[in-house]
Amino acid sequence: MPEASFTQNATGPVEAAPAFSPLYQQIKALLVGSLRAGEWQPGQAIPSEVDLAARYKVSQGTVRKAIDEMATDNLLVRRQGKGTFVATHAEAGTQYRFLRLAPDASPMGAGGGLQRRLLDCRRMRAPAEVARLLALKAGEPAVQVRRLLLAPLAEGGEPAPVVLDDIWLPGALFKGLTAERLMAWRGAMYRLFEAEFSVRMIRAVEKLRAVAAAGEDAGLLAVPEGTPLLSVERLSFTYGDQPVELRRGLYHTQGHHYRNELN
Amino acid sequence: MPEASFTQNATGPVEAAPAFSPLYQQIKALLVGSLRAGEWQPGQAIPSEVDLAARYKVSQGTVRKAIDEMATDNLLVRRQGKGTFVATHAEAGTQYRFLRLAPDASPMGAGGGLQRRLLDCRRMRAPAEVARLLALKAGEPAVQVRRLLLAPLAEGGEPAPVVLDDIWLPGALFKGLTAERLMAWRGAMYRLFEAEFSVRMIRAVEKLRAVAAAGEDAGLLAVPEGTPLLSVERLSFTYGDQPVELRRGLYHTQGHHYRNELN
DNA sequence: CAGTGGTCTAGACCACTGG
DNA sequence: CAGTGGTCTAGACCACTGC
Repeated sequence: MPEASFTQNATGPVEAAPAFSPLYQQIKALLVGSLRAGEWQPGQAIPSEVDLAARYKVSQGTVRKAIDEMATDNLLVRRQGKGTFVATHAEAGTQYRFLRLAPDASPMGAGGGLQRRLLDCRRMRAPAEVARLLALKAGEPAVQVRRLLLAPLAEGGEPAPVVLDDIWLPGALFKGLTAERLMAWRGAMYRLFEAEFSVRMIRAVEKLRAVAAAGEDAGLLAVPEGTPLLSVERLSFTYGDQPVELRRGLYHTQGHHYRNELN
Repeated sequence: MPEASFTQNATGPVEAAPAFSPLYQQIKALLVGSLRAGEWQPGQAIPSEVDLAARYKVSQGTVRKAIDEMATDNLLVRRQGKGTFVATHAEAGTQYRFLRLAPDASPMGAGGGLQRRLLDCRRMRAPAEVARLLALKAGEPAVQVRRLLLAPLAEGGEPAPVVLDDIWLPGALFKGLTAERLMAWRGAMYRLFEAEFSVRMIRAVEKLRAVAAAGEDAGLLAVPEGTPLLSVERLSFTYGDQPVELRRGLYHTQGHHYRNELN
């Protein structure tokens, strides 16, 4: 029998839509709250199912169902015999979870083996469009990062530019982010964000278009003006559907492609 | 206590990798087999959980877990109070599940409101590359369909071409598929496939690239040669990971975009 | 009202990890 | 070995549908 302190659903005829929510959803909300509050850090283990069941005064099966959903949401990772861990962008499998670029002739590997080259990193007031998408007030500070991803060439030549990224971040969340900090970091950018700024990317939405290379962008990607490029506009969210990154990538898709799975 | 006829896992030290598979996975495999054999048709209800539990001599909870997985795989659809139904491409929500095209300024709606215009439908021997991807033997028959998708213009003008599709199907599976049949059909193409040819698309993999409009394609899409287009190469699978459709779409992404969600 | 899926519990046992 | 997540069962009750 569930104790009090949870929403009881037999609250009588008060509202037309009682908004019934099962126990395990309430537990899930509590767990997400703990993640959001930083109670358990990325990579660390959360308490065992038995412990959580005791803490919330519910059965283990109910905790289990809550954790199951959070695992399919990629918030948690279950490891049999070891425990349940807060998901992170640090592990091999999930390191480039949001980068769908793959070499054309490849054994299906994701785009891990690319070099990075930082072009720019500066703070400024967010332009209107950026501010709108990131839910910032007009004129609030933002950080802009520009960088290249390059594919190493087999035959000793120059690395070939493949991706030109233009990234916008809320200045308030990324206080100490500088070019030096970015240059020094070995590893995926999202790993830096969660390790140094406690900002964890949970999900994202992308809009893809084909565009023609123009001006400076063409030069940076070392292609003639007019070359067709894949434009990928990504808006990333953290806990609570809060937008925390706007990224516009230009992909040179000769030799690489954007891979998507439909279910 | 589970009866015999299921794989018992305490089979003794025979193999190094005993390939342990839980009961509910075995039930799931049986259910998928029934779907594959056409025992229950798309849109129809499958037996209730209680009935299935009795049939397979397992508990309802075990059946439930098998069905849960099939529901997240989009093979089945659960409806509380009514039953569990074989998924279909007929319903409003899942009708254009694989078409990620969306109008730029829109309330997030999928690309439903497009007109179709059939360009071509003919049978021929599958070209080498098509045969390879569809797992056909060299020279086996195939059906090629070409068509346009057009967005109706607000101001009474001509509908604007948005997508040029080039579709290849195994001839053996689509025996009676003709231009007349396609012209007469009102509704999504995948609905025709499952209704008339018992071929249900389960999942697909897409490769996206930016390309330049050339020759005939540019004319059909009513764009100048060299216009950047989004090339979408899709390989679709039915039960048992059998490839059954190869589709190459050219998307004109001015006014529309390809929308993707990353988790 | 009966029949369906959905939630919750309690307990037993299995598979895996690490000390 | 103890501790973790994973499976399976049996039963009670709830929410929703349609007759």
